[in-house]
Amino acid sequence: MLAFCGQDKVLVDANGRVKLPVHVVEDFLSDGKGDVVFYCLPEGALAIYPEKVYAEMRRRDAEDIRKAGMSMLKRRDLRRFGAWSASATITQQGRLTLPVEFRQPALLEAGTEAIVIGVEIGVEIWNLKRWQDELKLINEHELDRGDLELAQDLKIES
Amino acid sequence: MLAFCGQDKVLVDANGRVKLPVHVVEDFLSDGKGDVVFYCLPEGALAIYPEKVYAEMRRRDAEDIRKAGMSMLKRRDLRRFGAWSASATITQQGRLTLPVEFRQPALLEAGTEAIVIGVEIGVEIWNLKRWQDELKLINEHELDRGDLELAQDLKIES
DNA sequence: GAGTATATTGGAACAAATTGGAATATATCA
DNA sequence: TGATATATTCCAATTTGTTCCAATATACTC
Repeated sequence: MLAFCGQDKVLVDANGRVKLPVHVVEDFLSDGKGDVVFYCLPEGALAIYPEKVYAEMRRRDAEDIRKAGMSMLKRRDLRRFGAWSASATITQQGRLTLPVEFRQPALLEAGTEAIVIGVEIGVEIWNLKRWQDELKLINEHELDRGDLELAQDLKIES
Repeated sequence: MLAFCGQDKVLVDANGRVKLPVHVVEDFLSDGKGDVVFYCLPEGALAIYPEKVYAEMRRRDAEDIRKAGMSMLKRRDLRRFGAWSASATITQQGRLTLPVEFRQPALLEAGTEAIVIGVEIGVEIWNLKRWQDELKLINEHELDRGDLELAQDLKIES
């Protein structure tokens, strides 16, 4: 069965909690014990990955630690991911409390309408309005690419 | 569980002490006995690493020692880290007294609002205002990178 | 060197926020 | 139409944060 897909509208409750769709909870539970990592994306949404997936994404070695002492760029990388990540566990009722510090940047304050988007390796929670804009951006970009492909198809005949 | 992450507002109390968030204290205790090293960063914040992490960051071999005699640059490197570091232990109540000599450079005088930033290998304490500037810088850079990626996706069709 | 004053530290008590669960309401399917 | 599953609301218990105070240690003065 296909994991981490679909779009499901949800509500951020008065305490900043979200009840995840059943199929999403199942996907997280099949890959661990429901331990997840939030990562607040620069595009203004909240990604949720299984812990294993995030660990792979951020794997580092001793060399990285040594670099952190010498390089400000390296420190900023650690800082960005550290600051915008947090771990949590899905409750038995399938709920997740959104980290307080991520609610404003992701436009996911208590009481707002949101949407859970499957992204194959995890899910993202978007403010509903912002999601519609993102969707438009993605579609327009794809159409541009389509035009480009057609144009190139006419050019490269040499 | 993900270590050293998140952003937590704290207050530097009248005696220059900071109460660390519970999850941060746990991270430090799981990696030793709460022995930490302060390192006052050139970007104007106070880094706190587990002793082990700092030891790895500053690991020296015989070659380094020999260089110290020959190179002024090398001596300056040693000098910088020596002068701007200090060790401490987290108290049973999860508090840390900030070294007096680092308070001014890090803008963390008694009574100021601060924020504890997880940086994956440890944490950093920032003056709240200064952190907001740093955050803006990091985010804007990321957004620029995103735009660049989209633009390149339309160009490099070859 | 003794006494006083100041600084520093640890602890306790109170207040606030968070969390989990239960109960009720709503929807869905047979 | 009834039974099951899902969604929402509300409340109580626990945890966490903050402030205040007391005790100890340090420094300074006489």
